[in-house]
Amino acid sequence: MQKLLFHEIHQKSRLSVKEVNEALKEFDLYSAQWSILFCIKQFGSMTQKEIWQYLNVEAPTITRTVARLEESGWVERKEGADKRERIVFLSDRAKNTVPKIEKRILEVEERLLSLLSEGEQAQLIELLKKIGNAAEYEKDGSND
Amino acid sequence: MQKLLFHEIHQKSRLSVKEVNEALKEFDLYSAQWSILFCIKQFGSMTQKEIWQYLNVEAPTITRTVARLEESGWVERKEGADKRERIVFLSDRAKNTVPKIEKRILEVEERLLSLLSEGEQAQLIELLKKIGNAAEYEKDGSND
DNA sequence: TTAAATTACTTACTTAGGTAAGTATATATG
DNA sequence: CATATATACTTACCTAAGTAAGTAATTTAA
Repeated sequence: MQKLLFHEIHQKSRLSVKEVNEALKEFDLYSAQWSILFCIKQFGSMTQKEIWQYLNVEAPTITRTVARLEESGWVERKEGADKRERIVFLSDRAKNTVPKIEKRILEVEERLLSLLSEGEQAQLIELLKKIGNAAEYEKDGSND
Repeated sequence: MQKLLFHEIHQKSRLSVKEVNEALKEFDLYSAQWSILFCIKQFGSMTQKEIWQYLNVEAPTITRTVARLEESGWVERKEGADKRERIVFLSDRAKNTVPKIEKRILEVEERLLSLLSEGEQAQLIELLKKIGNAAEYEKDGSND
């Protein structure tokens, strides 16, 4: 029998992205763009590498999305001391608007999680974190 | 504070798709294609609507992926009694190969879940199922 | 029975993510 | 110092999934 677990994870992943996108419409943003803005808001300016490492996606994904955020005036980029690096930081407009967006997103998330207690949410995260970890050491022997 | 839960769900969703794609390489298939093959294998022939309802995606997604499966000879389509419908069923080749693929995918899934007991897996599914349900009735008053 | 509404599917376009390969800078090594 | 390797990012191309709008068949209703 096939595992229904991955089906369920996939479904909820799509559902949450859909709901977040809906909430972001009024700001002319998409979920992946927001995840980068949120990231930079937390850490201040970041290189693209720092962003994709934190979000755990591939570099080209960040190239694309940051480029779009730059075009639409949410972020700016400057050359790093290492000229290969591009340092990304929030525009003034973004600095003003991000807190509002954050509040809006939190509402969506709380609505989606309204059937789960704080304890259940914590438990859910812990269980999710266990997925895939054993696979790593079986594959290449490293366990960082 | 942002909810880390959705971040975690998103990560594991991507991870599982990635691992499944890796395992499907030898069959020249992708995860979304496999989910349709698996679906038809369980239910016999199905209309496209039945497929997208079961997988809970939009109709165009199924149009595209079934078309690709047809091109590569995994499924065939025939007109339904209702001429608008297109009934999808496995090719002979698919009928022979699907059990092998299923076994392969199950291995991947069990590897990913090797840190979770059966009980924890069941618990995880139950917790995931609670996500988004309350949102539904708040949005349109229905609760099916 | 004919016109309107609904349904099943398709087409076109968008975001999101992945891999593979390329470019330019930085670092390591002979 | 010159060359080789590694790193940061980009480009090109692929699958996945969503929305909006279109087509053709079926139902509903006047």
